[in-house]
Amino acid sequence: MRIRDVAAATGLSAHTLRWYEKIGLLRSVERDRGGRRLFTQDDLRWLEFIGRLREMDMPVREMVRYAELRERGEQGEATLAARRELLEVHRQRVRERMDRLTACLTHLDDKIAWYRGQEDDHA
Amino acid sequence: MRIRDVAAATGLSAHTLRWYEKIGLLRSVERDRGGRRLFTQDDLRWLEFIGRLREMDMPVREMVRYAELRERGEQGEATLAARRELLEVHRQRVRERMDRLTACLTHLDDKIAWYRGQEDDHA
DNA sequence: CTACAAGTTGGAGTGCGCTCGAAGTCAAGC
DNA sequence: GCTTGACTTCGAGCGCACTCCAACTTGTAG
Repeated sequence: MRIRDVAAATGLSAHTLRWYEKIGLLRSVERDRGGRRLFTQDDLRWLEFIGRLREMDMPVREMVRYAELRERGEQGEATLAARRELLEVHRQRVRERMDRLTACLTHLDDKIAWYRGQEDDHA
Repeated sequence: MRIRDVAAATGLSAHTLRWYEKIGLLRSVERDRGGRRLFTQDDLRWLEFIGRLREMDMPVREMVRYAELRERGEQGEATLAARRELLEVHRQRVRERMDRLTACLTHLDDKIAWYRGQEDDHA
């Protein structure tokens, strides 16, 4: 797949894909003889995975760290535990975030209900 | 209350509080004869309210919009519906966000479980 | 063969939400 | 009266995650 296909498939821009490679979030992508990037299905799966991490607000720095561990651990299980811990720490953060969001939503619902009451009074 | 008290009470920095006033997120705060800001309990309640909107990732621009409506509607109900709608639109966004987070968390849990399996295989 | 779209690089620019620094003012304690 | 420290204003700077630009090369279509 060429860069535009991956952009279409992931919703990321071609700019962003090149930038991801530059910062080490995407390991060196293969090229055709003209120097153009050729992405594999594996690259696409990885992009979907980090897309979810991003959706969960994992900082790019941390995703890069995960990517590095993955590279180093390619032919060994040396980094398995480290990678799992990285994910677990983030999972906990997301859960706390969701708890706070839930609490805020309750307040917001109350506020909206209050507004409805005000509007009814003046109806 | 002076600025440092409000900073301590809200967790915002004095810098941020001045900036909030500058951008219109906080209507002009009273001053003592030395020109120093004197915050009221109302100011504090407002800061807690917008703190929750921030926690829910409402853009500052939109909070400013809400603040403007509140100012204009001080002695009338002209802006009640507009303010409610603003909050409702945001509520919907937060709900969608939480749905996506929930879906991502499921994938993340699966991934973590996979890592545990790998580690057990090598134990 | 030419035109043109789509790719390449490196580096600069953007928008957001603060965050900080410089220079000056004010008031309470000694 | 003098020092100290919290305040004031204004504007610049920062970290993040892109986003865009300029200049150039490549490969396909007519």
